[in-house]
Parts: sequence; C-alpha cells; structure tokens
Amino acid sequence: MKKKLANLLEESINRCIEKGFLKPCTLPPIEVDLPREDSHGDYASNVAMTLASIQRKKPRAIAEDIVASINDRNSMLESIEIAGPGFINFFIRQDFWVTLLKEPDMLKSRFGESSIGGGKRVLVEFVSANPTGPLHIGHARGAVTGDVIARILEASGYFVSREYYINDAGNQMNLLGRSIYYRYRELFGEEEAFPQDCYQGEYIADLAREIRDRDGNEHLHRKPDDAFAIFTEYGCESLMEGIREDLEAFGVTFDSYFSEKELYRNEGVTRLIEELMDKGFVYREGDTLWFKTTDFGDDKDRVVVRETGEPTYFAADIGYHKSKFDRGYDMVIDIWGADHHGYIPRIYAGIQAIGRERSALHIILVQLVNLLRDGIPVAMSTRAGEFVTLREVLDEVGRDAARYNFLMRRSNSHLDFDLELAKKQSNENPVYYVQYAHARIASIMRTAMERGFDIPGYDDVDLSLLKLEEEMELVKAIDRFPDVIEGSARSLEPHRIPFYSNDLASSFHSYYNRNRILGDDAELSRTRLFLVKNVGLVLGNALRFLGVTAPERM
RNA sequence: GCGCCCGUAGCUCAGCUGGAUAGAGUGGCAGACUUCGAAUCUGUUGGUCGUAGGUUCGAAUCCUACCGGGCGUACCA
Repeated sequence: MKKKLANLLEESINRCIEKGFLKPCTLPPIEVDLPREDSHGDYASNVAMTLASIQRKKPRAIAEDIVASINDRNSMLESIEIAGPGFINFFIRQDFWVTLLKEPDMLKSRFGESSIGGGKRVLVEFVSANPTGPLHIGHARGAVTGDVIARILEASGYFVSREYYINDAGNQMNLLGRSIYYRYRELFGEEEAFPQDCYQGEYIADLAREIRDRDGNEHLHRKPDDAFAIFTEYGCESLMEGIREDLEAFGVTFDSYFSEKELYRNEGVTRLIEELMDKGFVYREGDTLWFKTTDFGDDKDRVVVRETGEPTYFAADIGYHKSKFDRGYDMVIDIWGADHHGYIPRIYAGIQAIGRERSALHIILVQLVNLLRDGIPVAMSTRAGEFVTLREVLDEVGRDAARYNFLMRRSNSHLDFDLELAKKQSNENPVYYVQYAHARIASIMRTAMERGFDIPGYDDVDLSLLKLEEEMELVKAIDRFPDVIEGSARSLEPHRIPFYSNDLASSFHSYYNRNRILGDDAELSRTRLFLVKNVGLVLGNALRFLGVTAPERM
C-alpha cells in the first residue's frame, strides 16, 4: 500500500511539473508513513513540506496542487486531506483494503519476500569465536543476529553466504595447546602447578583425557614445543566440532569456515603486506612495519609486522577482508561483539587501502549480554572457566525462547538475559504470545474442518463482509508485513520482526476475544476464516524469518 | 585523558532514519471462560524523553557542552 501511494504521489508531482505548477527539480525521496493518529488517515506523506524548501513555495499550496493532480485510477482512495503544516493524509477505501489479501493468499510462504537486493552478493561473517573453549551465552546473541540478518537478506533478493572466521593461529591457540598439555601431564601424575595464565575450564581436562585415551603416554616424552603443536591442533579441531554442533542445535549454520592458518599458508598475509607496501601505506621503524591508518581517519598508526617479524592479527584480518572482496562479494557484513568497537576505524582504513569503498562494509556491533538468574547477575570469564555455555542455555530454556529473547532488542543496546524468565512457559515470556496466536489459529482451522467448512481462498469469499474495525486492523497489519521485512533488511535490524509479530498477534487475540470466527452465518464464517488463515500465514512467515518454530499446537 | 555505545512510565524496552496529542510489555488496581485454545482479552494507573543550550515550519530523533552507566584505548586475538 505504501508503495502504491508513493507511486501515486510521484506521478502527480511529475504532472504538476509538466503543467508548470512546480519547477522542474530532482525529487526528494517520497516518504509515506503510518500516522500515529487514526484521524490523520491510513497513511500520510510529508512530500509537500520537503518540496517546500526546494520550490520556495508554501507547503500547503504545493500540497493542494499535488492533491488536485492525483489520478486515482484504481479507486483506492476514500478521501485525501491536507492537514497541519502541509501533510497529505490518505484515507483508503475499505473495499480496496480487503483486495490486498490477495497477495498473501497467492504468495503463501513467499509473502514478505522482495527483490530489493537485486541479486547482490553478500557475505555475512559472524560468531567467529576463537576455538579456545565452547561457545557461551555471549556468543549466542551474535549468532542469532547474524543468522537472522542472513535469512532476511536472502528473502530480500540478496545472494547470501554465511561465514565463520576461525582464528586458529596466534597466541591464544598456543595457549590452548599448552593448557591441554599440562592437564595431560597431570593425568600421569606429573604434579607441577597448573599455570595461572592457562585456560582453567573443565573442558581442557576433558580434551587431555581424550588424547590420553587415544595415544596413551607417548606425548610425555616429546619436547614440549612439539607436543604443544599436536595438542593445539587436536584441541582446535575438537572444539570447533563442538561449536559447530552447538550452533546447529541453535538453528545456526554456515556455508563456509575460513581458517586464519590457511590464509597464512596461502600467503594471503604476505601478499597483503606487499600490496600495502607497494601502495606506500606502510613505513618501517626499526624492525617493525607500521600501516598509516591515520591517513584514513584512525587516531594512530597500527603495527602490521612485529619486531619479531611476525604479522599481527590486524594484518591477517585485512588480508581476510581482502579475500572476502576478492571472492566477488559486493557487500560484506561483519557482526562483532561491542568490545571490539575500537577496531572499527582501523579495519575501514584497511579496506580503503586495498581499494574498496567504505560503504561496502557494514559492521554490526552486538552489545554484550548481561546474564541473570532471577535478577541476579551471573559472572562469566572464559579464562577462569566460569561461564554458562550456549549448550546449557539451550538445554535449559530451549531454542525458541533463547532465540526470541536475543532478537527482541536492538542489537546496539545492552541486553539482560534472565535464565529463569526465559525458561518460564507463561505470559512473562513473549515468544509464547506469538506462538500461541499461531497455534490458536491452527486450532481454529482444525475445528472448521471438523465442522465441515472448507478453508477458502481469495476468490471463494465475499470480502465485503469484513466490516469491523478490528478486521480492517488485521488487513492493514498483514499488508504491512513486506514493508517490515524490507525495512529490516535495509537497516539490518532484525528486532523489528519480533515487534511486528507481537503487534499482529495482539490484534488477532483481541479480535478473537471479541468476535466469533465460526458462527451461525456460514458466509461470514468463511470470510473470517479466510482472514484468520492469512494472519496465521504471516505469523508463520515471521517466525520462520526468526528461526523460531511456528507450532500447530502447544 | 581520548574514543565508541547507551540514558524514554516503578522495571524491561519500541519509537518506522526530522513529523501532528510520546507507545508496548511487565508491575499495581478493577473486570471477562456452559459456545472456535484464559499461555487469552477488556478497562485503569503511570513520562519535564538524563540536564542545558542550538539548528527550523517542526526535535525523543540532528549539532555542542555537561551529568550518569557500559565498553574500548597492545608489536593480544
């Protein structure tokens, strides 16, 4: 509906220009919004006001010209009003509203999809947790955020690939190997003190036991450096396997895993550094190489090759991003924990230095999760081995509730996640509200069948029977769904979908409590059945975008 | 110190990229099941949008300063 009205306005403005009412100019984007007040119409536009400054003319006068030139071929409009400083308010005819139900009924599970992406290739990189321990709840929020952004973009005409960057090189990996090694020695009674700086978690000892069960004591006689390498590799692979399984149980899958170690092996990092040197973005100071990120707005230059001759993590990361673009992606999305925000200017400097547009990279920061149990904070630290794993959360609160809770908030705001609250199967838990509406509708459909109704399609019902305000509200809400998904895709904001779903579920519950769907009047019942069926369809589609199940009964 | 994020109802949060009289949920209070699912619904209570300036037809939204909370500020990843 929004788009139909915007088109109507655009045509009219062009006509005004032809007739000389308005001076030729480049049109501002035509916005059509939902007014807060019902008395301001079903939709409203402020074009007259935005044109006013360009045209140097009074907004109300412009609005009048535009309204006079509108050609409502399809008889959508009940009336148009000009209000306040120059708003154009549209009132849509009731019999036009109901025709919009044709679309969801035809498109079914594809209702909500669009082609705004135009086939652009997008890489979404997310989670990318170091394989030094199992995923914990902090990773979970980034995981669902990335997953849902990928789902939305896929539905919006983008060609999407999901990637996990494995930091399987560097100090933390060595530390992992050492940690397992010392636990391994303990198993054979080598009781030196377990180093403080090593990973303390119980899972380290588990890994050590696995190696003992497989290889016995053979690593005891190796030189520590050789043993570290073996233990590192084993730990990394084993932990990655666990991570993959946990994510899958959480409904999150990847198309590719990109290994940092591979990047080094393929000379990706050396080639990158050479490129930066060739382009003159790098200077030498003693034995270290500095990248002039300040040329791109960073507040200080950054080291890319250490005194020791080893490239930094940063160097590898630019190399990794170069690889993303070299693989042909038009748009790259990184989902990061908010604690990495300081890193943003430097990575932008990196991609600009390799000749890419800033606008091709979108970094989404996901704020940290405050884990609570009954309102009391739960302390977490990977190093100390104190944390609640993703697996534990899944086992305790379930996948649907966990996902929904993470998706309800803007990723940019801090999130309290209360384990007890998320676990409750009651009205305190918003996921059930939407699911319940879906299940309830499914139940109505079942009852209807039992009573001998068919489930009608668009052409089999008399839509003029939909007269109630609540019914119009539902029709309007259904019609809005594609706009919500599109807005969500453009802004990369998944949280809009839970909010919309909640509103739609609320309108439905309210309608249901006030009116009978299946009553004495067979024709009316069939029409209402049709309406409600489409509400269920949209709720189902919305939940699918969120990766949450849409139950038929619960 | 510097940088980023956040500050909206008692609590948890939306606010459609600058629009008209600021909204939900939750909590409190009062109500609705012999009829399609009460995990539901209806009504009511509740706000100087952190503070002070500025930009303009118009600001919770943009700019500046300050206050409060979080997170960064490595030749770690």
